[in-house]
Amino acid sequence: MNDENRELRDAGLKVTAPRLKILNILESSSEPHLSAEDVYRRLIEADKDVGIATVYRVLTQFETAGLVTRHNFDNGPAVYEIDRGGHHDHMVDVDSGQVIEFQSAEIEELQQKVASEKGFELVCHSLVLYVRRIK
Amino acid sequence: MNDENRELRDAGLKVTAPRLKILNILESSSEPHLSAEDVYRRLIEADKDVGIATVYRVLTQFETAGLVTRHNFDNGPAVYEIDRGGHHDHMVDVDSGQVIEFQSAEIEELQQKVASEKGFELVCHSLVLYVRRIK
DNA sequence: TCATATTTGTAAATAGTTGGCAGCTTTGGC
DNA sequence: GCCAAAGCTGCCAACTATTTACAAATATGA
Repeated sequence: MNDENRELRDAGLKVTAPRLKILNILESSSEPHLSAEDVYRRLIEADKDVGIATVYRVLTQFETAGLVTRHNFDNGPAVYEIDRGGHHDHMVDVDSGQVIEFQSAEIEELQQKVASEKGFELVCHSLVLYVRRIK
Repeated sequence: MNDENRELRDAGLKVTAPRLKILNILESSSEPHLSAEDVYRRLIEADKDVGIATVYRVLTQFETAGLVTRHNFDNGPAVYEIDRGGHHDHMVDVDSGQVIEFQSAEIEELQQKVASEKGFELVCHSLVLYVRRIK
C-alpha cells in the first residue's frame, strides 16, 4: 500500500484506477494549474477508456477532501492545483497569461483583521493580482 | 441632454433605448451586484422587446468603458456593479450568500509592494474573502 | 432627409460542467 | 478466496452561462 493509495483511503474514497491516474497526473505535472480538460487529455494519452465526467467528479471529490484547490481565474475553465502544503496566492501576467505564485503573511493577517472588524471569521479567500512586467 | 446620455456619449457609444434602460437599472438598483439575467428580468418587466444577448453585449461595453466592474464570485453567473468611484473589495458570507463591501488601504499597498518585488506593476486585482458570521 | 455605420432581436452555437443510469469494480465480512 | 453491498465508471443527454451570425431596425452627422 503506497502513499497515493493511502491519500485516497484517508479521503474516504475507494482506490480506483481513474483516481490513481488523476492523482498522479496532478502530482507529476510541471504545470501546477490544470483544467479538467488538461487532465482529461493527459489521461486519454495513456488510456482511451475514460470519461470527462469522471474527471470532473474526481476533481470535485479531491477538492472536498482537501487534496486539491480549485481556482477560478478570470475567464475560461476552472483549474485545479494539488495541495503541497504551503498556502499561496496568484499573480497573473495580463500579457502572457503566465501564473506566478506568491505568499504574503502580512496580507493574510490584514484579511483576518478586516473580516473580524465586520464581525466575521475568515473561512478562505481568493486573491489574484493582475500584473504587467515592468519594461 | 442629460447625465446618462452624456455617460454613453463619453464612452463612445450611441445613445439607444436598451443602453439607457440598462444604465438606469444599474444605477437605481438597491442591490449593487446584478447578473445579466437579473438585468434582463428587470428589463422585460417594462418592455417585452429585448434580448438577453443585448444585455450581455451592453454590459461588456459598459465594462470596457469603465462604467461598470464585472465580478466572478465563486460559482454561478458573473455580476456587474456600477462604478460609483470608491474602489472596494468584497466579502461573501458563505452561509447566506450575502455580499459585503470593504476597503483596506493597507492591503492595497501591500499588493503593490508584492507585485513590484517580483518585477511587475499591478494592473488590477480581485480579492474576495469568504467569511462566516461569528456566533 | 439621407447615407452610413451601429445596434438590435432572434435563434442557433458554443464552452464548461453536471446528472441519470446500467454495468462494472472495490471492499469488508465471512 | 468468495460474495453482497456500496460505490464508481463510461456514456450521453441536459444544463447554465455566454457568444455569434445575420437580417432588420435605428442613431448620427452631413
